Amino acid sequence: MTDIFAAMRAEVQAALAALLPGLDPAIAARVEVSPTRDPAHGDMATNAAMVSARAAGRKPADLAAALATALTASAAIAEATPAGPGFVNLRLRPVALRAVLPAILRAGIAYGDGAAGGGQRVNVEYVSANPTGPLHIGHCRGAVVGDALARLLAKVGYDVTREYYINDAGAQVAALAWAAYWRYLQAIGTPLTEEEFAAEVPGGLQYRGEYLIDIGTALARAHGERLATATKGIAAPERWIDTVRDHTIAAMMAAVREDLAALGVAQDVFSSERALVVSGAADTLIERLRGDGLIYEGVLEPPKGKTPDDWEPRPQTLFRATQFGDDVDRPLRKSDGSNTYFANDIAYHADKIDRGFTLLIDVLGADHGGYVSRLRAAVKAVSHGAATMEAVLCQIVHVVKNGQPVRMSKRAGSYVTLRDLIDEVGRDAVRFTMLTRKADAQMEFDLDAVVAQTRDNPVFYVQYAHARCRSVLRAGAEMFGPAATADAALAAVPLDTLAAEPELAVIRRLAAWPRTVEAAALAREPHRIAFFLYDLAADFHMLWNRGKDDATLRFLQPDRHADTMARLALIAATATAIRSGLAVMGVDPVEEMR
RNA sequence: GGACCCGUAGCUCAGCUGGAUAGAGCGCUGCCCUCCGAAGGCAGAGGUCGUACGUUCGAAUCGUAUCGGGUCCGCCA
Repeated sequence: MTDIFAAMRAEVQAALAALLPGLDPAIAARVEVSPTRDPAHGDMATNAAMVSARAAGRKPADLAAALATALTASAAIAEATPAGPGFVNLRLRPVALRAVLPAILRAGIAYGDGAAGGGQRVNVEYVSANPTGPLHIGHCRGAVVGDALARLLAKVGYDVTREYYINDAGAQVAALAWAAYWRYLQAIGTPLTEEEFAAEVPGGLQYRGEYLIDIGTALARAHGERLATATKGIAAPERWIDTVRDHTIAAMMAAVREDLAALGVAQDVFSSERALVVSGAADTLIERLRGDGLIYEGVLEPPKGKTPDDWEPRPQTLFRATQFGDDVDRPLRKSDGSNTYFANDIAYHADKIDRGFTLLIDVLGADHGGYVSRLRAAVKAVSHGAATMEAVLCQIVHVVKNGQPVRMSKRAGSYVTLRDLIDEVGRDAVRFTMLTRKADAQMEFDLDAVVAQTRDNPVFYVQYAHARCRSVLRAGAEMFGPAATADAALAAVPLDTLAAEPELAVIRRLAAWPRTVEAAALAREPHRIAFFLYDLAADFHMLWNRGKDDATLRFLQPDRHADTMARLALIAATATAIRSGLAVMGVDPVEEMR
């Protein structure tokens, strides 16, 4: 048991059960053992007396007193005192508290792993950008949040699959094919001007970015002039559109994967919307829902207070989303007879359910917030309640440089691609910074601040703590030899000299890591990991700084071997916990600051 | 008109799913380096947690209402 909070909770529950034999298990389950806010209150506190007082018909304070007396008998507890409205504060025997250090050193980076996920199969879908252009900074947040969430869920025992849904079936992909075709015609030397070409494109020429030039060149190399007319003009679309579209999507997805790889993100599965349509899976699913009586032809009311100009009532194929908690029934067919995005997305989520996932987590942009309720309804309907769908919404990121906002326009220059961002500040800084805000809170990404070497930059502050740990361990290895300072050796070292308050503060923080991981995973909030690491780093730097005022608190004391080894164990455990946390964030720890 | 998200210190944000005197960084004020651990450190001021009711032993946290900001609202994805 490496989670001493869980261990103490079990002891409290046992003591409570002995005190109140008939206690409802549901109440016992509400017992918590949590860190105290104030060290003066001890190491931990439990609410056991307060949650069970009513059912027991006793006053919380009396029950707390009785519980405190009972807990005093525990081998791990030095002192148990009733406090406040019915808390029982626990001060652990230093031996019990320090025991987390060897536990960490033995567990290594696996420290904090848990079983709360119970092996449940969960699919985390994230990024899922249109393959119509390079990934930009908006996609970046979803990529980092999704990836970190997947790692976090895996750490607490979920069976996680990471997935990317390629939106390659809609009108935008047709527009992309036309745009690539334009670059192809240019590559073979068409006499057409861009305006002349654009005039012939249904819906106009939409994607004018330079990133399609290479694709046009590649098409020309592979197909010569066969995709154009004899005069290098626009051929009938059926002669080229499949070829151009497929080539372009493949090329864009290759670029997307490269960008993701540069960010350290690698999904396990890439699913194609187009494949669902082509295979007929989408239509089959719609018919299945129709068989369940969940589809009908009907007319929707226009949204109140905001009627579109071109609104006219029209019968549509509708899914009975309102039966599953949505506000309005949702259309599945466009007026041209093709499926709406939602229709295909139902089929896609049904496919995930068929593949055995019982928890579907979609990491979406906040502009998709209005889409969540219909999707959740669809998942409920398709799985007959066996699967649940959750959404993690990522709010917009504003990029700031030199105090000035960087505009997000697809037109020249000011478009911030994911690659630009990584090149500018580095992969680890991007990832860490993206996790320093709750996903559903807006974020300002200050390009200058994330590379600043100051305390208010958590990336630096946490890495600096790890580098300092490693530096001390290197010096320790010089002094005592590498064998003596290896984790396995330090795990066996006597620790009773670790008694100074700043040392205990670090130990208490380290002890809280498993419960922090579990809570973050259950709340689907990977940003909590970043905040934990910042707090741990702060505790560690404080300990380091004590050495400046009081030389006896410096880590390496050549003439006091036992003290030094104990401190090295503390430092090695700290470094391990930092690495454990950074691993969840997908950030590489550094050995030294440069 | 409706749905979802957000309102916490001057600023940027945490707050462990209902717990004790609401925290951190920046900024501000005052101290602390001849050198050996100052890319800093210590201390302090600063908040009726948007507002009002309610739920209960107890609310920043849950509910209702309301104000303010954001996102979205049939054939975009």
